[in-house]
Amino acid sequence: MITFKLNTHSGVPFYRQVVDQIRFGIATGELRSGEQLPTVRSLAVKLQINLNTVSKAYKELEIQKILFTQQGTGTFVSASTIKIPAEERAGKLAEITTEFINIAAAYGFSALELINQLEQAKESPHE
Amino acid sequence: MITFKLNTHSGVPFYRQVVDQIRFGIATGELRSGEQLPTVRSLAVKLQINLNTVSKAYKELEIQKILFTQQGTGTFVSASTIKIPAEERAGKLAEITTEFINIAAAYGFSALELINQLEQAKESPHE
DNA sequence: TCTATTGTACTATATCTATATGACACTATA
DNA sequence: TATAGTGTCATATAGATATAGTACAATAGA
Repeated sequence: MITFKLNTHSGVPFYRQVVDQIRFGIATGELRSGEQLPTVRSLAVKLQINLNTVSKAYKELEIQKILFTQQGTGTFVSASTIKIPAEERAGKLAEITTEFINIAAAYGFSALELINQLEQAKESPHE
Repeated sequence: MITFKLNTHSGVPFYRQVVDQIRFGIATGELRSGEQLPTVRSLAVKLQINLNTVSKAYKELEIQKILFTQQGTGTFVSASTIKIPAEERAGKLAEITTEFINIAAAYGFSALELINQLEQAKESPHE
């Protein structure tokens, strides 16, 4: 199971962030075929968003055959494999990194400081 | 002067992309204090968006003291940098870095990938 | 069967984003 | 002074996004 996380300042719609994270999760193997996703209600509570927003994300992925649902039971990862294009993956990485740099720059942090902090976090990953 | 470019598929509002690119440009030194930005009309034409959308981006940055305008003349990069109390600085760095790691993890990016991306952005800060 | 849990559907409302227009104020320059 | 170029402001319109609330349908399990 993946850990969902919303960026509330990026301007990217919540439902789209959920869609992307599920797609990336499947692509990286964190989400496996047949695995059940959080219920729309539980994920909505966890992310502090509306039930309908989660439902919209799940529905979009269901249309794409990436997820399937059994009403009354839950939503699951489909058997079909999905592949994230390398460009899309690189673009997403660049996008969130740029966001990070911008926020950091507003506080006067240099890229070098960010890298050092990341190195540190990498070695002792106890958030 | 930086080269503006909009991603029309990312879901990120146009005005926010403009804001980010200006802030990023200042952070990397591509935009210097006192430098004039494109006029709202010329940038609107170039990006094929509305004049008001550019104006909204500029106004937001002006509120943040990152830009200043002289009506009738143009919009310029301000000299002021945002200052954070020293005692909060280290904590803030850890905070935004953790947030960055968490969001990146939701997309399946490793710390190493983030560091590499940052190194890249540091060396070639153009786009 | 009964109950809880699941996803689904619908209406209503609010906010944000973006566009299209038009008008106005300020500045630099010919 | 006259004009062009600058930013600003206001109105109207449209669509996307998100929430709130309610109700319903299907499923699993006691």
